[in-house]
Amino acid sequence: MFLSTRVRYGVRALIELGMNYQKQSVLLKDISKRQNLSLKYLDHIFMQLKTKGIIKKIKAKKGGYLLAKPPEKITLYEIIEAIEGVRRIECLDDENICSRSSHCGARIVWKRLNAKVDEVLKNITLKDFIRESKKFEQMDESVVFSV
Amino acid sequence: MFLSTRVRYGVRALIELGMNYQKQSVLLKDISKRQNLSLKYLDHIFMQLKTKGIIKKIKAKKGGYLLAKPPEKITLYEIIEAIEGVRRIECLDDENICSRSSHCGARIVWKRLNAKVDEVLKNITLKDFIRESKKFEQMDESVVFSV
DNA sequence: TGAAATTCTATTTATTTAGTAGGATTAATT
DNA sequence: AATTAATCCTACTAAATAAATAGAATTTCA
Repeated sequence: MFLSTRVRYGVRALIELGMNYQKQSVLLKDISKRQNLSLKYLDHIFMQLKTKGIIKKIKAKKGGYLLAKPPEKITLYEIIEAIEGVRRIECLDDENICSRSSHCGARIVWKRLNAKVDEVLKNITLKDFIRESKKFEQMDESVVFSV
Repeated sequence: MFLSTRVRYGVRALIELGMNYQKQSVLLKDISKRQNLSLKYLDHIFMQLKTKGIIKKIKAKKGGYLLAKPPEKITLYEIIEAIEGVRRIECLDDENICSRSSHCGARIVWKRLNAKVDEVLKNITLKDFIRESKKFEQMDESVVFSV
């Protein structure tokens, strides 16, 4: 499994929104600083996430972004779909693309593979990312207090 | 899940070898004709498969290739590894690549995702491809006889 | 020894991904 | 109402990867 940097940056940014879910909106500028990512690049990514209804914007001074729905309802599948599109083996979506489709054993297996991977991606949500991130936050705190 | 054309061509060619397993070696030229794939491109792909011990060659007139082991022992994971290399998110293999690694919640989830996808790929073998391909062969035969 | 196969290295072309630039638009704040 | 700090949008460039081609070297059966 390989994920584009776009998806990985997107997830890292979404984690920040998720950490503030139902608290306040987050500025792209701040995410860009904290995560050390190009503001312009994040800008692109967020445009796509917004179009797909994963985040909402507040466009004005002191604006920013927030999640459009609870973290547990945002799947990794959805995030990937929004950012890189579901890039499938062509013949799966359109069997006319290859003349062998109607009698291709490989295609059957590709379909099965695809379904399994999709399932894995749909079973991971932003909540999982947030849960793991919070563990590290807690560890950092405990270090501070134990010194 | 997206697979490069290299992997897909490779699998299609391996199916042909698998169909002839323990019968005779298959010429790249013939595969190239039957599957309508560039001989030179297949050449590249087969070189990699050979290096990784998936196929064996007979280099001479009337030579060709054959599987180095039974189809059920050749996993899709292995084929992908041979042809495109395991292209993982960089920080999984080398945590020094990113300063956030030691306290990155996302990385934990990437690891989990990776393990799951690898498992799926390791549970699909060349035998699965051959089984599905043979079904179509049988269908074709039954059509011939029923006409 | 000739012919038919694989082997190997280099090169080219196309596609995708990553990243940058700059101005337009929006609306809260002053 | 003007200012300002944010998102929005389009276009472009550069780098990396994937796809494909070319041509000659090597091997060994017949």
